[in-house]
Parts: sequence; structure tokens; C-alpha cells
Amino acid sequence: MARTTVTIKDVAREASVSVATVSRALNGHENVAEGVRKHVVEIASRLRYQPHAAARSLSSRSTQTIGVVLPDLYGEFFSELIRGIDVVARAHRKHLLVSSYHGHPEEQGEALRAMRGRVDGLLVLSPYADRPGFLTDNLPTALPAVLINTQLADAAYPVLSIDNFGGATAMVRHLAEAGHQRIAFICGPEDNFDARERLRGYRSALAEYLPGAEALELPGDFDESSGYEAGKLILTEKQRPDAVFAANDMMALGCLYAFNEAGVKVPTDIALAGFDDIPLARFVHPTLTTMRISIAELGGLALSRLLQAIEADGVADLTPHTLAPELIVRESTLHATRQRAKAGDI
Amino acid sequence: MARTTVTIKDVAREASVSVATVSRALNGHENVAEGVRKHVVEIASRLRYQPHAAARSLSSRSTQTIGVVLPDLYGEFFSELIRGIDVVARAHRKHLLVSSYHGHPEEQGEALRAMRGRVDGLLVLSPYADRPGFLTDNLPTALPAVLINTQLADAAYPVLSIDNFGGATAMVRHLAEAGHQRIAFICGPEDNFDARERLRGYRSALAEYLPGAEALELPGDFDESSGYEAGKLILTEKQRPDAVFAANDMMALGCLYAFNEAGVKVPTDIALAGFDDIPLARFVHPTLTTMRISIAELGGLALSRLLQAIEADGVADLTPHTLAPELIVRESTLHATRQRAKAGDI
DNA sequence: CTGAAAGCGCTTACAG
DNA sequence: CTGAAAGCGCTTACAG
Repeated sequence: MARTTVTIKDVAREASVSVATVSRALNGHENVAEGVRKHVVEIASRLRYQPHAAARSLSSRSTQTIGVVLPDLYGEFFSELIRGIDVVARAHRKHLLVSSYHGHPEEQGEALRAMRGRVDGLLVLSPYADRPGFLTDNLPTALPAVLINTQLADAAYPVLSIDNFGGATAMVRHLAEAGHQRIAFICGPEDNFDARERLRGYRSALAEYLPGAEALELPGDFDESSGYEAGKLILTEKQRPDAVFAANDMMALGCLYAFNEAGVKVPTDIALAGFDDIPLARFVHPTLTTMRISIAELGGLALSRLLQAIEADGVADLTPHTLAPELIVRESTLHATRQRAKAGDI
Repeated sequence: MARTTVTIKDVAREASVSVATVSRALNGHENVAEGVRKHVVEIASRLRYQPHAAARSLSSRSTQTIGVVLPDLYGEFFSELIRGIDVVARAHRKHLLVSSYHGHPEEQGEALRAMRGRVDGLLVLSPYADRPGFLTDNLPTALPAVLINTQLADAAYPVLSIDNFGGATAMVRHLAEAGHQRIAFICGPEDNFDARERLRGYRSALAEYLPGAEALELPGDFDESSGYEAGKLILTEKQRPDAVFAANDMMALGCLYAFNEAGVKVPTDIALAGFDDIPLARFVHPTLTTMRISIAELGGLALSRLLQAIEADGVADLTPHTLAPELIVRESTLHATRQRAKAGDI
């Protein structure tokens, strides 16, 4: 295999110059005679020469790639996040090395450590980031990193996140102002930072806007089926809630399905709201009120910040950056008061 | 930055052995005295030594990483595909370098070429794969590759794909057997291989099962909104179809929304079927009849095949492998004849 | 079982 | 503007 591959030496020989000159010519350095440059470029392309990335990385100490370490690669959230990262990466001609670890701290530690020599910086979304020593033990020395949706005791790394707390608060407030008195909440996974923050927002807003109202919290895991189960559970409550706030849209859709099945009308019998504003939120019947968060933007901003840190030779701007979700009112909460849906929705 | 990083030399010095011995000890070679091995391992871990991937790749001629080149990183399909690939990659402790090119042939060519020295093999999903010379011009020499969902004139590379043609045929047959006479089809993007195959299947099955029936093909691009538009268009047909087959579920959902909006009942007034069996297909009302395809499995199989080729030093098994979709009958086509939904659906 | 040395394919001061 | 040489951090025959 190696035999068939052309190296910088082959180009140098063919062009009758030194490998140093080939390197300079191909990398666009100034100090190469124009004629020589052209000649080298031509030979290189004729030979289909492609620099060996590992060799280049080793000597230039730069990989032109960014490591992205996530709990999972699957699902709307990660998919969107990766998309946002990808857009910025492509604009800067960076490669993306992705890694998932599916919830094992050791596995993630390993994933993090294995990044040495592979990437110029790291984007990490980790529920373990706040464990004492986790990051310092596992992040390769001197590798700039930006954390996403993470809580961090000390500001050792830049953190970019969604204001889930504020978003949940705003939704509860919307429901309360619409006249709902008994608002149930379908929780997300307990080990999920966003989910915890949304729950915290629900509780806090309940205390603020509906003092004295009892919290009704149903378990959920962000999947439709858990929303479906929660929906069925809600219908068995002796004192049925008049509104349901699901910690994400997928669960809201599952819940909606349970209501449909039972003949319970949304929003006439009960209001329903989600979180995320996934594309389908506007295609279900009734259309779903939700909080819009721009996951792609989050990913893009995180990478931009990381790129800055890399440029600055590892010196990062540690100011935390928080993205505010936007309330999107649609049909599913439009009963009590006559609010109008936002324009722009189909 | 470089200063703070510990290399194999540091470990060797600290352990009072040669770098060669450190290398052998850490890589689990047999020919190292047990005591020495332990000692070296201990020093290495105390120093938090982590081998530099680029250096290792360069000398061992192996990167332990797989390149995944896709049109896009976003959406249900790619997300699932990456997930399937990820599972197998993790099992084999391979890293994943992902790359998207959003429809530009030149950009994809560049992405492909840039893989030299970064990966041990390539998984590629490309609409340009059948262009003469595209692959040979751009695939780094001697890099094993497996193509996904691609048509290839010559069997130069292994190809793994979904039997979209067969799936579409089966769906049309299902609709025809249920008594539908006039079946409309909402197409996917023209440059999409799966979409073209499904269209081909629709046409072929129409000719076979409903000879004489007129084909009614609506444009679409796999997004909900195009399905919504197609749905509205269908309702304006002077001779309204009694069934609609959308080239994917997302469009079927958009179409369903248009029908709902117009007060047209599914399946009473018109039957509706999709393709893909996305999770939401069973959560809409009515639940959606569709063809289930296991994208994750496709990705996993593709990587397994690639891993084999790499093991075999680039000698690949060129037998094409095709995954058959499975017909999932749900409520949206359950009018004309009294078929029962498959068990296992919520 | 161990070390010295060559080599992987580049880049980059250093001279000229 | 150009080349010879050192070096990036590893691995792996080759001797011993």
C-alpha cells in the first residue's frame, strides 16, 4: 500500500528542487520564486500529491481538526449541535473528530485523553464536567477546550449554554397568565443538565406566579414514549391539571398522542407546551406551543469561541455565554385567553 | 504549550529505560520483562503520559480512525447512520472523523483527498460516486473505502445499500391490494439516490399492479414543508387520488397536516403512506403506514465491512449488500380493507 | 529482554 | 530565493 503513495520526496525529485522548496511552494510561503512555485504546484497536481496529515501535524504541531466529545451522536439535539459546529468548521476549513461515550465517565475520560495529537482543541458536552478533577485529570494538557451546556464551579474553561432555567420560567409564566392554575411538568432525564435546569425553572416559576399551587412532576426521559406514559398518568389524576408543560417537544408529542387516544382535547380540555421547537412542533395538530432554542447556534458559537482560544495560543475568554430561548405560542395553549400565534408559522 | 506536554522521552528518562522499551511496555508487546513493564506503566500513569496520536500514526502507519464523508451531518437519516457507525466504531475502538460537503462536488473531492494521513479507511455516501473518475481522482491512493447507498457502474468498491426500489414496490402493492386505484407519489430530491430509487419503484409497481393507472408525481425535497405543499396540491386535483405515497415520512407528515387543515380525513377520505418509519410515525394521528428501514444497521454493516477490508490490507469483499425494508401497516392505510396493524406498535 | 538507530513524511530555523 | 539538516514523537527491525 505505502508503495503506491506519493510523498513530498517524489514531488521534489520530479521538480528537481529540495523538499523544503516543495513544502514552501505548496504552503504558499512568500519566499519562493514565482516560476518555481508554479512548476512545483503543477508537478504536485500531476502526481496527485496529497500531504500526509499525520506527518504535517507532527512537525507543524497543528492538526487542523477539532474534537467534539458528546454523550451521544444521535437525536435531534446532538444532530443540530453537530450541524451548527460543522457549518463553522467548514468555514474555517477545520476537520471534526467526533466521539460519544454514552454515559460512562471512564469511557469519556478515555475519549478525552485519546485526543492528544489528534486535535487542536476540544468541544465538550459532559455531565461529569463538574466532578472535581474530572476535567483536569482527563483533558490533555495545553489543549484549549470549550464546554457546552455545563455547569462549572470554577471558571477554568469557557462555557456556552442555553438559558433553560429562564426558558422554563417564561413558559410557566405564559401558562399562568393564560389562566391555568394547575400545571403539570414532565421531567427529562435526571442526569441531563438541560432537564434539571428546566425542572428548576418550573419549580421556581410555579412558586412565583402561582403561589400555593401544588407542583405535579411526572418522570420522563426526553423520548416520545415517556411523554406518552406521562400523558396517560396525568389523565388518571383525581384532580386533573389544566395544563401540561413537557421538558421537551418529543415528550409533549407523546403526551399529545395519549390525550388524543383518550379523547381529551388540546387546548380545550387541557393546554400543552413543550421545549425545543423541533420542526414537527408546527406540524402536529394542534400546533405546539414551545420554547425555541437554537442548538445549531449554540454549537457554532462554541466552536467560534474555541477557534479564538486556539488562535490566542490557548488564552481563552472565560466569560460565560448564555443563549435565551424564545417563547413560541401556538394552538396548543390558545384556549383560555385569545392569544394569537406568532406570524411566520405555517 | 508544548513545554507542558510529556513525551515518551520523559517517561523513558524517569523510568531509566530506553524509549523503545517504554513503547513496547505501553503497547503490550510480549518481549518486556514483567517488572520493567509494571514500572514503566506506573511511571507513565503518574506522569499522565498520553502518546501523541500523530507521531504514532506516522510511524505505525495506522491512525485508528475512520473517515465518514456524508452530504450532510444533519437530519434523521444521517443522524441514525452516524449512530450505527458509532456503535461499531466504539466496539472496535476506532475514532470517527466526519465530513460533510453539502452538495458541492469539488468540496467533496477536497474532503476526500484531505483524508490522507488522517484515517485508515473511508465510508462514503456520495451522489457523485458514479461520475466517471470521481472516486479514482479523489480517493487517496490505497485507502480502503466502502460506499453507502450508491450506484456504481463498476464494482471497484464494496457498496451497502437499502433496497429502496423493492420497498417502494411493496408499498404500492400494499395500497393497490387494499383497493386503491389512484395513487399519488410525493417525490424526494432529484439528486438523492434513495429518492430516485423509490420513484422508480413507484412507477414500476404502478405499471405492474395497476396497469393503465396514471402516475401522479408531486415534487418534494424530503422536508415536511414540501410534503405540506404537495398535500395542498393533491387536494386541488380534479380527480382526487384515493391514496398518497410520500417518498419519506417527513413529507407524509407534512401532507397529513395539509389534509387535516382541509378537513380531509385519513384514511377515510384518502390513504397515506410514508417511507423510513421515523419514531414519530407511530405518534401522529392516524398512525402512519410506512416502510421501516434500519439506517443504523446500514451504517454498522458498512463499517464492519470496511474494518474487514482494512484488516485484509485493503483487499475488500466486493459483493454488494442490500438491506430489505419492512412494510409497517398502521392506521393511515387501514380503511378500504380491514388489515390489522402489526403488533409491537404502541 | 533491551538499547541504539533508522525511519515515518513533513516543516522550519539556519546558512548561504 | 534555496538547500541541507534537524526535529516533531513515536515504532520497529536489527543486534546483542
